[in-house]
Amino acid sequence: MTRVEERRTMEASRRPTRQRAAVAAALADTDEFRSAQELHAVLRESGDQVGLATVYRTLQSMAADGDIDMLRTDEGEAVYRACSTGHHHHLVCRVCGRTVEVEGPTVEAWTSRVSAEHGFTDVRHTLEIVGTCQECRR
Amino acid sequence: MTRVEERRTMEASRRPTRQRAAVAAALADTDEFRSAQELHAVLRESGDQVGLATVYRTLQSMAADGDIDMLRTDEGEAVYRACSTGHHHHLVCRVCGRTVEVEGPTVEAWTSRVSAEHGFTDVRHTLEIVGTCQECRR
DNA sequence: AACGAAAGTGAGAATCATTGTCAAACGGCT
DNA sequence: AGCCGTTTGACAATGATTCTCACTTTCGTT
Repeated sequence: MTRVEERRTMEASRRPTRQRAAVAAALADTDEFRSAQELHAVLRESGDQVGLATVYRTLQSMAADGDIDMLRTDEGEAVYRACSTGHHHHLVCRVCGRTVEVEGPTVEAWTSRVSAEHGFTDVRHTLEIVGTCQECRR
Repeated sequence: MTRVEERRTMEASRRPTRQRAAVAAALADTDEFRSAQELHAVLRESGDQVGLATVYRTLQSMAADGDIDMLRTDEGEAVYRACSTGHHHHLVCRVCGRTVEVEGPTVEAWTSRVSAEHGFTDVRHTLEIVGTCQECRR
């Protein structure tokens, strides 16, 4: 009999299902971060009937497997995105909410180096900068 | 009579109340990040009776005024900390959760520069790095 | 092709942090 | 002391996320 290799990543080999494919497809459809609720709505509209709980479970497992990126909005809602689209950071004004996108080769490099030093691989990061913009300072 | 300077930060001059003081004190009591729920519990134990809603409101306003730092845990819970204690970042293993604290003068410098370039002041940032540690990679 | 075990799914209930409501208490000022 | 806008607190209401559990589906095996 074929011995099944035990999984070492603790969370691997998911079964291919209609729902999982639908979620993956919906996610691949955009570069933006989407919440489970949004994706569920999108799927419903596009006709792919998928339960809300399933959307949550699927997104979680995909994120756990490193197949997609996940982060939290300011309101604490979890949002997901198909992996690594051009990466950048946000500079947000705490008063008016004005947002500026900034790129950070410096940061990218630093995180890579530090991660490597500690033996971490397959690294992903999130940097959020909040301040008061010129307009709101006066 | 002393003319009160009008507030310019849109959200300033809060009234000094027993509750506000209690929250501030509880927060000053530790260098760690605490959730509203935790602080509420701490206050209750220490005898300072403060309503849960009040704890939430107070923490929010203090964060809005830049008096304390606020960020979200992985679970999306908001946590607060008395401002700028030695600042550092976390390198987290996505599999086992192992965490390494790292300091980043590089990052600190970069964020300062970029912020200044865009006219932002009183800047605060959060950097989260997630990867797979050596142990969990095999 | 059929079978059994395990993984995946869905509808709805259950959690739980956070926010809204509104009358009562309080702080600053005259 | 008295006025008034601010703050508070008990409790209801939200809303995202998780749990339950019976029903399906997938897969490796006959």
